[in-house]
Parts: sequence; structure tokens; C-alpha cells
Amino acid sequence: MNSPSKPTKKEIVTEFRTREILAAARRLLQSRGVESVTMEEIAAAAGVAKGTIYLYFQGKEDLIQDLITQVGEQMLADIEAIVQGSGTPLEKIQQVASLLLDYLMRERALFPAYARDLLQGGRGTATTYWQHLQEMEEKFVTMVTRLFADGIEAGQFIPADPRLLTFLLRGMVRAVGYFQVSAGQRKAVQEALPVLLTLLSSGLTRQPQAEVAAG
Amino acid sequence: MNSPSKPTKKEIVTEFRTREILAAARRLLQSRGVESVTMEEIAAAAGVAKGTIYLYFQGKEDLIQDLITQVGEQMLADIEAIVQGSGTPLEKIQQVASLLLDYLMRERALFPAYARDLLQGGRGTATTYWQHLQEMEEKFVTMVTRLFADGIEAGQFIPADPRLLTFLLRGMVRAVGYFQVSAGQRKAVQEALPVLLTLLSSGLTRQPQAEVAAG
Amino acid sequence: MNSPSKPTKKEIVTEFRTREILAAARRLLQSRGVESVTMEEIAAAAGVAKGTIYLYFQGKEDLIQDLITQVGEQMLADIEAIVQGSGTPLEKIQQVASLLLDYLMRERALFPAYARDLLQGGRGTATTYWQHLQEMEEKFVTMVTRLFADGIEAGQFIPADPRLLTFLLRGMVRAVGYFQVSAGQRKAVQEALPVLLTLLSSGLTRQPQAEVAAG
Amino acid sequence: MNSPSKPTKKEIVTEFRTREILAAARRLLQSRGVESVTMEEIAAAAGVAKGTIYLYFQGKEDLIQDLITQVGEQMLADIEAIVQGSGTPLEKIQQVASLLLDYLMRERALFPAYARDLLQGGRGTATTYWQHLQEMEEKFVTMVTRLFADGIEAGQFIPADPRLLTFLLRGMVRAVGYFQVSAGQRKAVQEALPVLLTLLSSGLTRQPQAEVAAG
DNA sequence: GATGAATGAGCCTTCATTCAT
DNA sequence: CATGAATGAAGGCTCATTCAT
Repeated sequence: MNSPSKPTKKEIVTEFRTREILAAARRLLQSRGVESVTMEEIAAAAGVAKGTIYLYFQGKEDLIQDLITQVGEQMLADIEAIVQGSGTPLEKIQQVASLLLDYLMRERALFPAYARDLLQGGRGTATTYWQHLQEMEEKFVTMVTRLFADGIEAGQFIPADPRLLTFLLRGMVRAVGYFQVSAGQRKAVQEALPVLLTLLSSGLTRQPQAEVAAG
Repeated sequence: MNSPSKPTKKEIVTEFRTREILAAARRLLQSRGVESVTMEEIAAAAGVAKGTIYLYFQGKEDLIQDLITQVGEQMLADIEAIVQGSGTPLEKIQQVASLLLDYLMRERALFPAYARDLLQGGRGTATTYWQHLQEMEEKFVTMVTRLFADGIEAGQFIPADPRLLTFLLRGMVRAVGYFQVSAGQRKAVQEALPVLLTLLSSGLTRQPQAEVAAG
Repeated sequence: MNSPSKPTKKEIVTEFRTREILAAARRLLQSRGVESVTMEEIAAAAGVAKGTIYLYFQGKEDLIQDLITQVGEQMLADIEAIVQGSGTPLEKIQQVASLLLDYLMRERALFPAYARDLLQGGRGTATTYWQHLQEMEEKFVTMVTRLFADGIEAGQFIPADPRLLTFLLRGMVRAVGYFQVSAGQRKAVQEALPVLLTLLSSGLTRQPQAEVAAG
Repeated sequence: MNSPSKPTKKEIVTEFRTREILAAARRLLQSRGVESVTMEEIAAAAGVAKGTIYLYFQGKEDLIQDLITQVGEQMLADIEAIVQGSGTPLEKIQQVASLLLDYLMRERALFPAYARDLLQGGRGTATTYWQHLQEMEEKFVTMVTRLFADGIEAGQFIPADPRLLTFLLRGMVRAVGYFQVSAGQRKAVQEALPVLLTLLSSGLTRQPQAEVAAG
């Protein structure tokens, strides 16, 4: 009797609660390890009772995973947009770097958990979740690696392992994150991005005089 | 027949046990968060009983701290040696990069814990330990930042925040670590180092045509 | 139909649980040392789970302290009432003796713990708790000693150290407690009180022929 | 082949070690609860290794029990000597009081443990030990009670339950102990004994004018 | 015999999860 | 649906006891 197509009020509330809880968790994760954040705290920060969380999430594990997935999916979509947009590989890579930095700043809290879960190899974590994580990771790496490969093929980039370049790019982005934390927000990301891009483009661009100082 | 000067048998055993336990802890930390690794597990992995650990360490906190300090102190000493050696700033930085990569490969296990603990800001962790960590971190950053600053002052490097450059360098080194894990050891570090150094030196070196997009 | 003015149902439950747990602890303390009674046992005796205790008490220390304080405060108040009432010092002392005996019988469980904790001198016990205990002890001794001192000053009592007399009084009261336990409740306290009072008053009252061997 | 009658050197050493350990335990028990004193501490205080204690005692329980028994047996013997000596019941009781006070001062450490074990009713304690304790207790009470009974039968004492009087006597002796602890040794036992004896004898002696103030 | 390193049962406490209200 | 009191598994740590040296 109830038209299933248009979102019921119940669904709206559910959506809202879910968001609120995830937001609270994210806030707490910003400055603490996953294991030291308690459900009690998340509930309090979200303004709901402890038990309520369990109406929207299977458990703590599930909650954290949702958090990561949520952000990951969005980021992948954004990157895909860049990849399929127009521009040279270098330009696209610069856009990706900028995007990653944006996400890093916004979702700083999740990166440690993300990186760790990825490394854990499924130990102690739900297999499904880990597979999903792996898939997201692989999608990301594949897309960005494609960009580097394109540049290399086009003879614009130095002939390095494009996958390694992807990791280096991400490493630099994360470094900016740590730098921010270390510098106590005194430096805006905007100042860091150009430096990162310079290093990247200058280092990447094929140049006659690029003498590699073999350690 | 071989009587090495002094060490008592007891000291040898103590030394051995301490190593065993630290090694076990390191192994576990490789793929898990500090908080999720239990003393029971460490004991089991070290082949001793739970109580035995407490004969060699004050407690969990102490154990982890020892682990990180151990490696950190050595690395700082090595970096200092490079800094005070001879060569241009760029050469020194390349040496530091190489050294970091060596340590990363050897002590891969500790980096996640190290990075995370540093970010967590002492919340939930023993203050003394965190202070020590902070000190080591600061020493490292200071020393390497000095190198970048020297290069910038000498007009050899692009005029960027030298501290940021330090973080970027470390970020790239870590990236190689993740790359290795991701690639399943198929790629040796030796292949990654030249790429990293090229990015670094080409990006760093002041060049006429380097159009830095100054935000 | 019966709506008692204010107390929430929650408050009632809290009150009830708190009492239950304290009662259980008291029961166990009756025949065991504080240190040998476990939280698990207390929980079991109170009919709740181990964790539940921690919803009502900070921890074991806190629980024990509450137990002793609870009774102590009330007793101190009662004694103060006697002290500030009317009557000769001897009469007041007799009233105090009677009161102590009442408490002893009702709260028999706590006296061993109380006495022992007092003797242990804070070693191994939370400082705050021990200070509180010390304060109550000192208040008690001071008040009763004042009574004896009054009697001595008035020339009604033998010239002994009034503080010592306080301790002797309490010692006799406790003796009655042990006597009861030993006699297996066969003897009522009512039979013991007159004897105690006779010893006390006859021994205390200054008499011509009382040859006190003044050291 | 070895004459079993004369004590071997081994037996002498055993005797010595046993004493040393018991003495150390007693020293520690002076200011701490039985449960908070560790075997490690006792060993250290006795100047032997932890394992050595187990060559002379079955375990901690056994050690404590030996301690109590040792003193108890001696005290019982001393009391028996008084009982079977000559003098009026009152004189004997005064001697017993004096003796108890001596023991209390010397073996202060053991009384809490003694009293508790007695109350525990065998719960958690070796049955044999508890029976022994019970026997000692009963012997003590019986002997002293006999003295009071004699005095009462002789019409010299007030007609009270002689067993109760025994407990009161002991209670007062213990009170002196607490007084000493409380006064921080400032007062010698010698000053307390006369007061105790006065209370006892004056209160005990049948007197025409002894008006019992019924609460 | 003496030692003390090793053991592991057991303690206090925390916190993810459940469920009666 | 929402709540939060109750639960109990699990963790860090202590210490009585054992046993190889």
C-alpha cells in the first residue's frame, strides 16, 4: 500500500542517524587509534545511546569499515572523473594529487586505519570487508598507474615503474598530511601542494640533463 | 676453548630472551596495531610464558617503547654521521634517502606503529614514551631539514619550506615500503631507490625552466 | 496507585543495586580479609555479573571504602550525639559502650577489615581511603578520650591516660564480638553488656582502696 | 651408621634457616597484611633465594601457620606454668595479663592473622592447620576461663560468665597493642599494664557498693 | 642443598554487545 | 524504535610455586 519508490520518512531518519554516527566516529578517529575509541564515546559524540548504534551497524568493526568504504567509493569516483576527463597525463596526475590532498585533509582520520587494514591481510577482519578494501585499493592503484603509464608511453615521463610512481605520489600526499599535523596547522595545504607538484613534475618530466645520482 | 672476555652466562641468556621477545613483538606488530597485539600473543610467539615477559620488561608500554627506541636511536646516529660527513647537501640527502630505505626494509614492522603513535598525540599512551618518540622525531626532522635548508641557502634547491621537503622525502621512502608490500617482494628496493632519487633531485634542483605554480 | 513524591525508578534501582553489592561484600568480609575477597565473588554473592559492580563503584578500593565509611560516619554521628547530650562522663561512656556494642553486632563484618586496614598504615591501600579511615579513627578516639578526660578532671575517674582508656573500652567491646562468634550466638549481647559496664565503671571509679600501681 | 641421637650439622643448619625465614616473615607481617607480603620479600628479608624457602616450608600458607603455631605453643606453655603455679586467681590472672601483653608486644605481627584465621572457619585454609588453631584457642580460653571460674567460685569475683571475662581480658590486652601503634611507641607497655590491671581487678573484685549501671 | 628464571592460574578492570523496558 | 543497565570474554599484570642448573 505504501509506494516503495519514494523514500519513506523512516528511511530518511535511518539515513540521518547513520550519517550522524559515522561523522561522530570519524571525528574521534581523527586523533585516536581505532582500538582506543569506544562505542560509548561514539554514541555520546553522536548524541545517541550506545544501543542505538547497533540498530544501524552490525558492530564496531562494521562501523569502521563503512566509514572507510564510504570515503573510498567517493574518492574513486572522483578520480575516475579526472582520469576520463581531458588533459595530458601530467595534468591529470596533478589533479589527482590535488584531489588526494583534499581528501587527506578532510578524512585524515581514516588513513591510518585504512593503511593498517590493508596490511593486515584479513587477519582479524571480516573477509568480505578486506576483499572490498583490496578491490578499492587495486582500483585506485590501477587508475593512477594507468596515468603514469600513459605519460611514459608518450615519452613524456622518465621510464620508471608506473606502479611505483603511484605509490610515491601517494606517499608524498600523506607526507603533507603528517607535515600538517606536525606543523600544527600553521601551514595550509595550499602551500604544500605546489611544492609537491614541482617535485613531481620536475622529477617526472623527461629531461636531457637528468643525471641520476646513483647512491 | 673460546672464552670471550666478560659477559656472564646469565647476561647472555638475558640478552637472548630480550631479543627473542622483542623480535616476537616486532613480528606481530608487522601486521597489527599496537593495541591489538596482546602480551599473551607476544609470549607465545617468543616461545615463553606470559609472566616471563615481565622479567625483561616493565610492561607492554615499556616493551613497545624499547622496540621503537632501539631502532630509532641507531638510525638517528647513522643520519648524524651522514650529516656531519662531507659532500653537497644533495649528496647527503641522497645518502639519507638510501639509509632510510635500508632501515625501512629491515624494520618495516615498526613504521606503522611509529607513525600511528606519533599521530595519536600521547592520548592513551604513556607520556614518557610519547615524549621520547617526539624527541626522536624532532631530532630526525631537524637534522634532515637542516640539509634541505643548506641546499636552499646555497641556491641549489628550489625555495620551498625545508621542513616540508623533509616530510616529503620520508613520505616517498615509506611509499616504497608500501609498494614492496603491495608488489609482494617481487621488486627489490634497489629498483625503487633510483626512481625516488631522480624525482627528488630533479624536482629539487633549481632549473631555469622550472615554472613553479606559486599558489 | 502509590506514587511516592520524587525518586525515579532508576534511582531506586541504583540504590538497590548499590546496597545489594555492598551487602554482599560485607557478608564476604565477615570471614575473610579484604585482599582475599575477589570482585568475582562479590559479584556472585550479589547476584550480578562482574562488570556490573563497576557501574556502581569505581573499583574494589572504592567499594571497600564506601562500606567502611558508610557505617563509620553514622556511628560517629551517633557518638557525637551522646557526647553532646547530658549526663555525667561515666553515664555517657556507658552509653557509648552500649552504642558500640550495637554497631559491633550489626556490622560485625567490617571490624576486622577496619582494624587491619588501620594497622597496615596505608601500605598497599589507596592513600585517600586510608586518610579517610585515619580521620574517622581520630575523630572517634578524640571524642571518647574527651569523655574520659572530663571524668578524670572531675576527679571521678582514676588518673590514667584517657586515650588509653578509650582503646581499652573499644578493646572490650570487640572482645564481646569475638565472644559471640566463639560462643556461636548462644549468648546474647545483652548479657555481655552489664559485665563490660561493671568492669569499666568499677575499675574506673576512683575508690579509696584502689591502689593503682602508678608506674 | 650415623648416631641419630646427636643433632647433625645438617639439622643445625635446617634449624637456623627455618628460624631466619620465620623471623623475616614475622618482621614483614608486623606492618602488612598476610596477603600483601610476598614470598620474594620474605626471601629477600631472610637473605635467601625464593626457592630456598620451599626447602623448609611447604608453601606460604604453611609458613604463616608455622609462625602462628610456634608462638602459640610457647605462649600456652607459659600460661600453663602460671596456672599451675601458686597464688590467688586474681594474682594469676594479673600474671596472665602481663604475659599476654609481653607476647602482644613481641609478636604483634601475628595477632591479626591469628584472629582472622580463627574466624575464617577453615575456608581457604588447610583443615589440619585450622584444627590446630582451634585447639590452641580452646586450650587458651579453657585455661584462663578456669582461673576466672575459680575466682568466682571462691566468691572473690563478680558472678559473670567466666568465658566472657576471658575474652574481655584478651580484648583489653589487644587494645593496648592498638594503643601502642596509635601512639607511635611513645608510650611504653609498662605504663599501660597498671591501668589495665586496675580496671580488671577493681572491676572484677566483688564489692558491696558495685552498682551496675544498667544501660 | 641453593638458586632464581620460568611458569601460569588468577586478579582487577575494560568494553563490545545484548536485551528488557 | 531508543535506551542504557547488565553481561562476560579478554587483556594486562602479579606472584606462589616449580625445576633445571
